[in-house]
Amino acid sequence: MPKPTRTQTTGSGHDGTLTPEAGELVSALVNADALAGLSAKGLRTRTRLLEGARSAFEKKGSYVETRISDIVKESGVAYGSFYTYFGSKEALFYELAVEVVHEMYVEGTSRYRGDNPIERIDASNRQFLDSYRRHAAMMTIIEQAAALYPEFRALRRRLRQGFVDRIVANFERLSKAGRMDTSIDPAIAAHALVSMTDNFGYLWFVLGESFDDELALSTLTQLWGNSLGLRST
Amino acid sequence: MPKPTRTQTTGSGHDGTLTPEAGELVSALVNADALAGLSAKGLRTRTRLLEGARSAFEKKGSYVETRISDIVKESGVAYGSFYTYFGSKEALFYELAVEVVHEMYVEGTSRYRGDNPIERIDASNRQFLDSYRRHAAMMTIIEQAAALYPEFRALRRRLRQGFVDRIVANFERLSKAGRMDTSIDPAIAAHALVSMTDNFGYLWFVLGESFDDELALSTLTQLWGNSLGLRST
Amino acid sequence: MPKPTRTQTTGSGHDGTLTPEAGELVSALVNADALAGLSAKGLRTRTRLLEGARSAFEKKGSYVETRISDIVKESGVAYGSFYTYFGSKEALFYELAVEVVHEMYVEGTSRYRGDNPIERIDASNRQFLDSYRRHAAMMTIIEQAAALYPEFRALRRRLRQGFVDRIVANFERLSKAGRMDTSIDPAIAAHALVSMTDNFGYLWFVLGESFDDELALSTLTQLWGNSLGLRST
Amino acid sequence: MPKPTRTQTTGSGHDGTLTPEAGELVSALVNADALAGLSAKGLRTRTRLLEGARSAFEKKGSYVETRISDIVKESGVAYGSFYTYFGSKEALFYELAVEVVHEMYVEGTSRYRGDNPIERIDASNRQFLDSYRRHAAMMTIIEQAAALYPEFRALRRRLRQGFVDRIVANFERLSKAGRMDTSIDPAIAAHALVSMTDNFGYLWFVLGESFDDELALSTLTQLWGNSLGLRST
DNA sequence: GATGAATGAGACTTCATTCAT
DNA sequence: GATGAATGAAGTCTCATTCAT
Repeated sequence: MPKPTRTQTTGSGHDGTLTPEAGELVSALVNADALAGLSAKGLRTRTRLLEGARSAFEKKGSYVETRISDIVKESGVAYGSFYTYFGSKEALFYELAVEVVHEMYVEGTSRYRGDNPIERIDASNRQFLDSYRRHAAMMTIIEQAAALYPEFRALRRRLRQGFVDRIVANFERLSKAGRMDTSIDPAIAAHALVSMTDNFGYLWFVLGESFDDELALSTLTQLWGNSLGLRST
Repeated sequence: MPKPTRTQTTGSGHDGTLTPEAGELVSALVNADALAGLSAKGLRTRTRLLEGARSAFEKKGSYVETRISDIVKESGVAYGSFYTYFGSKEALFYELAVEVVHEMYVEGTSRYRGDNPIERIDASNRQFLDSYRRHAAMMTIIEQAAALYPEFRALRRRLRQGFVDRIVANFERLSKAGRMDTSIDPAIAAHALVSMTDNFGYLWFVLGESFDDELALSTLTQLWGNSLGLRST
Repeated sequence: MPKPTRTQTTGSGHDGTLTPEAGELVSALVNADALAGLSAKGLRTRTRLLEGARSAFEKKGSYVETRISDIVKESGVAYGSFYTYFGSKEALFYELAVEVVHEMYVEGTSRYRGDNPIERIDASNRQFLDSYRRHAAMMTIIEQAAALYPEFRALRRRLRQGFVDRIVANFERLSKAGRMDTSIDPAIAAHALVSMTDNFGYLWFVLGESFDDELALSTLTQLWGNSLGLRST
Repeated sequence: MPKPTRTQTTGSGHDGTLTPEAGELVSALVNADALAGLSAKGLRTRTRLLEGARSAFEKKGSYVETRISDIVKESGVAYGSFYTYFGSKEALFYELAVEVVHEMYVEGTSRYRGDNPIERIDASNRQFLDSYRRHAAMMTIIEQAAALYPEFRALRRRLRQGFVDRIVANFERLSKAGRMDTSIDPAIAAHALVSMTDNFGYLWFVLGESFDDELALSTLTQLWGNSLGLRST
């Protein structure tokens, strides 16, 4: 019965262009209210709890098996202090998950600024999977929480949607320009290809299937490119 | 700390052809030992427990929140009888999960017998996603268990591997015959495309994203076909 | 937040005469349902818990300060067994309180069968206060619970009402017969005099004010008799 | 384990006459020491805490469920400041209870100055019950505290004793003058009749039994008068 | 083999009290 | 003297597992 007690405001102010302020959507999910009216000391303790929690979750490798006692031990604060800042493990984790996925979102957004769509995809995938690798421990936990609780499932969908929207916009632009297979539905293709990359990351870094780095990345780029019938020119 | 107490023998005796006896791989995972020496009455109770568990899991919609008490209530057997047949919730669920994934494996295996690879893929995807839809409730639970426990993660990987192996074999054959893009690594492509279809099913039927049936299916087929550069001839 | 989880059926089948089956009203409050479908073993454990609780409450002398751990220790059962039979401390205590007040009700009902109203009152008061003295420890706890929680307040009122109703009926009969001061309102007088006797018992046996037995009893009888202007003939 | 940390001196300096300085007894219970050496600012904070506590107790309607956090919130002072002025919730409440009962004591003392004992009783009862009605919320809490803790039980007895003593003195005077039934023990009668009035107030204003104002009051006066065999002349 | 009561470890949460600023 | 964050002891309740019948 997870009840993240802190409310979140749904962010929707994103422009759909190819170069959005990357964090826009996600940052809207971070709860500024929770931090308002907190003394410097309070803020420090709160931060220690978040950091301690992250470390505790990663050590245990399991959302359900990480106890609040593990978190406070790792944070070096008293048991009671946990409840000064968070109503429950879920509430804290929600914030942590938003933070991590926010980082991945930002890091997984291509910094490529050229006109070659294949290079853009290649850059994005590399960044995204590199980020996945670095956040593998937390992603394991996030997948757990998402599998377990509707609230986290919703969060995950909302964050995924941010990615997908940008990609759809891109596909539509390419389609209109005749630079990709116009018979392909941009929305479904975007969802499917995000599924592919996302789940490949899960397979690779969470389930532990081993791949040759370079081969895996270049193959993914090929698959994206081919599947869309991309034309550089 | 889940400890499936029944041992499993790793199944790998599969022939790599395109038309294996579908259940072969999976059936090797089913613990025949557990059933040996069971009276007819005992077997019946055991079966009732498995069926009751399935129904209990689906009702609760959550692996962790389904209690053993829910399972025995749903099964109509005594609390204590549970431990006569299963060492723990994990042990029972393991068996159930194998059973369900086995069904999906069988159902997701193309019955197409022609020579057109695109039609083969189309048929497989349709069958797989149709099966996913029907098993959505259990798949939700299986994803939970997989997210939570290494044992189930391993199971999931092993089952997935069965799919992938067949697909790799197929890709290699097509590649040798020059009927697909030879520059694509068959193993990675197989993994990636299975990730795509699998995760798309999760998105669609577990996360609840809505798609137009026909459009989704045909787009997936297109993406597979394009990405591999399939040539019908 | 007391939530007696066992439901009680309100008893109302009492005939208002002067010689009712004394326990009728109260016994209707005892929850027969809770005992239905209990094995002999279960019933024994349940009884041990009730007895252990009674003893624990009396030892601690305080409702709030008696912990569930005290109760199970005193009962000689495991902690978890408490929750097999009672949803909370409140639920158990509710039953216990009904039981005790039932005993007091039965014991406080005059067995006097003559026609002299003063002797009847005298007999009732003696029995009631004697019963109060013997149940002083539990009455202390019951007063606590009544002071603390609306549920117990309601219970106390309902039980008190049983007394009052019988007395009112008696007063009305005496009034019609011209054997008491007809200018006195029977209902208010009954309430007031029950208040007097009840609270005198509290003062005497709970607060610990000391009185000479015989003098106290005879004075109370005098006060009742005088106040109502009773005439023996 | 309530431990009112402030010491109290037992007040008993009352003269036994019929017109004592009403507050004398009670005022002796107020801890003057606690106020000594308090700055004007400190005194103000202390007062705010007492007022806030009163309001918090009345809002919650329960002694145990009113937290110190509720009190300081209601008072508008900092959490820590509570302990600058009071050693515990019990200590503060003790003072508050003394104050309230003092008010009721003063208000419940007849201002009647004539010679008619029935009119005197009538006036007293009216004033007392009127006062009870107005203080019902706090009386609920005081009864709770009294039921729970020996310290408050003792306080309650001491305050009650003040009433009773005056009434006993009065009864003795009337008895000597042959204006009431001389066979009645004045002390026990005083206790019993105070019990009646006190508990009737509890029944009426705390338990919520409803009575017609005028009928209730006049009946009580009748019961007092009759029971004592009062003669106006 | 079936039954369901008994067990108790362990998780969560509250809140009076302390203490550094 | 005021502030409010920090503390941790103590209590409640759950539920997987055991065991006597």
